[in-house]
Amino acid sequence: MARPREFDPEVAMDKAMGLFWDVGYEEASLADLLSEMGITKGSFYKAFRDKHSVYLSALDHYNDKVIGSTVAYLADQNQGSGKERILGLFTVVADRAKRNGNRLGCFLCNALVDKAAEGGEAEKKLQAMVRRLENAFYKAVIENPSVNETGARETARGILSAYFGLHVLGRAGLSSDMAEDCISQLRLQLDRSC
Amino acid sequence: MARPREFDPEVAMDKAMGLFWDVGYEEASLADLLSEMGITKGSFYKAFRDKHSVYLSALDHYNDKVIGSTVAYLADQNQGSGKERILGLFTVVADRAKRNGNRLGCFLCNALVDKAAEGGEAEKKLQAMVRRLENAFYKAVIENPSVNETGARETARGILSAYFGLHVLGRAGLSSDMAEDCISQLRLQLDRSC
DNA sequence: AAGGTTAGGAACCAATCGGTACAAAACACA
DNA sequence: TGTGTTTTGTACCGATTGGTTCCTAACCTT
Repeated sequence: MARPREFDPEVAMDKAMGLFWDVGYEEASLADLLSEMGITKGSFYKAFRDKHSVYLSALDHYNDKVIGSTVAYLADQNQGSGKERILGLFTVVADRAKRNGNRLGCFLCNALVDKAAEGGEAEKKLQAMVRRLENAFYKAVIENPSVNETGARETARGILSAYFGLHVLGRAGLSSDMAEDCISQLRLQLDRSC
Repeated sequence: MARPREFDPEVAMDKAMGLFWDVGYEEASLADLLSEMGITKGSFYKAFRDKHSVYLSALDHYNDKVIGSTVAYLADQNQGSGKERILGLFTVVADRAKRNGNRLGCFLCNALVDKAAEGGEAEKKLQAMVRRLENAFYKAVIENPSVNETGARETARGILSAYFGLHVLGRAGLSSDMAEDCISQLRLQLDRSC
């Protein structure tokens, strides 16, 4: 029995995530957020606590949507062997980076580098996401019965660092040159260890 | 025939670089810069044009000092084979990250992710630094007569992405767990391809 | 010692920052 | 059709942003 809100908080959060992803925490001013989310200040502070809490929610949002579907893809046995899925993921990342000069990179990777996280709740969220990715790689690697646990852990972490590295290069605008070679190297590495 | 300046521009620039490295461009306020550099506003604007030009100079400073010594190390044949030098560099990076929770990461990597660069002069500087690193890895790889040019280029780029990835993990505070495994994986990769 | 020249420091600037207060508007329910 | 409740938009807030002005302090040269 009151006025209904005129915007969908879910899509607003999606827009907020997009902006934080693109420009980081500090560089996303409140005015930018508002125009991106398509709402005004009043609605913003009615619906959310403050800028920082929206940032935290955006991290959760990213974890749900993007990391979630990434992990699901890595776990999907219909997509070929564990090795093939890992390489497939990297190919998708590389293609996305090459397409019309996409410079977004990976929100997780960008946020790890962004200083806005350090020490607080955001840092815990980020580390949890990294662990989640690590475990997804681990499970894909250990599907191969010829690798043991510690070898798979090592491999998963090697893949993780290559994954972030590829995203940094994408962010730098160098993916079109380098991505293919990075993937070729990853393939060699996986042929060796899984 | 005038009053001499009371600070050393070189060390002031070093301090400025340290702050930009630590917190990025936007998050380094002018007040922070001044207190870090140990000078006041008047001296700052007498000696430098503005904040952004100091950022550009800090990138050059990093290129001269840090990238320079890194490249020199990779080229120093007194430090063992090319492969050994590459692994040595990674070990140094990992040790530095583990030492008392160092979360600086790599200024180049941080700045690539930072949006402050895009489109302008900073971006060109950053890409040039990436190329410089890539070539340093390339030269270290191709020392081994059993690898050909395209293979060495591939390998160098794979190493580059692993290098940035390791720095991202260091920045995330996860180096102590993961760095060793990343290096083990890199060793496997280098055993295979150089 | 005097004059010329530059560095240093504080006062000040408009613009923007994130955030609050409050009145008008839009709905649900009676 | 009121009435109560929530959203929305705007005006406003103090604090901080990067940057300028300008006076004084300090030094070199003669």
